[in-house]
Amino acid sequence: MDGIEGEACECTVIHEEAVAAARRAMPRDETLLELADLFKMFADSTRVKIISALLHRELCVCDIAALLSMTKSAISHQLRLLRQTKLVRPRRDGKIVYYSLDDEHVATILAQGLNHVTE
Amino acid sequence: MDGIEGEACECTVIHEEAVAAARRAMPRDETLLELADLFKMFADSTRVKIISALLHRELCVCDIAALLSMTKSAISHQLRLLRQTKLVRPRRDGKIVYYSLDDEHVATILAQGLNHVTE
DNA sequence: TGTATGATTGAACATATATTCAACTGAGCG
DNA sequence: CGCTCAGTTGAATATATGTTCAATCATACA
Repeated sequence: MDGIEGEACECTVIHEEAVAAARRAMPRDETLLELADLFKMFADSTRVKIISALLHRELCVCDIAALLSMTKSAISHQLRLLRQTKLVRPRRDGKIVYYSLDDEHVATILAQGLNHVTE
Repeated sequence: MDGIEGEACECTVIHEEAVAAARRAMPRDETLLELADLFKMFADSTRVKIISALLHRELCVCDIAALLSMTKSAISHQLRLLRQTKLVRPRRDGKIVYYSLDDEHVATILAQGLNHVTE
């Protein structure tokens, strides 16, 4: 009686039970959106390098730019995204802004990915 | 004497030691590229939903399409990406192709992300 | 106050990527 | 064979995203 909500698939669904079970087990849609947004921060090589560089110690924007051979502007744009997602945290000392990882989970997530890549 | 290779930053590098140390500690560039590519697979809501749906049991393309209210074509395109990255694995049974997670790390990475989002 | 420098920002541009649409493949079945 | 249906694929389109460039902000210092 129920049918599959939001019918956008013209095919005969083969396993309604499995689909219903999967739907029940899945996190809320909003949660999965946030999850994708989180992983987006790790999905760019520049940002991954920044995060990787900040694993051990804080660095200023100039340092990161020199390390990655990129302009301060490009780095700053990426740092803004990482800041907005609460992955890095700025600390101002005079003219210099130091960045460090804001969350212990960040290192964990990166490590899990590295573990998979270099398995 | 060394200087920062690939000078693209016009600023005076403040902490050469820190930069040098960070460079030594960082994984190879190629590894970080692969890492970003891996996270890219988790960085789209459709793919995250697919992975999330496959956590508990295998599903056919039709099932996933119905579950997400999307066309088979769109799902198939995403499954191709997930296949190429070795995150899901197809199993053909007659006309139907069932997909399941190909790697135990996939669930771990997703869980870590969820842990951070729903903290 | 005026200058210099680290850092940020907005707009523009180039590129990457997700979905749609139509054509096609492959397997089952009459 | 000829038909049907699950699934795939390529081209096209729309959108998202990363970097550049120029302008600006913020702080130190003469």
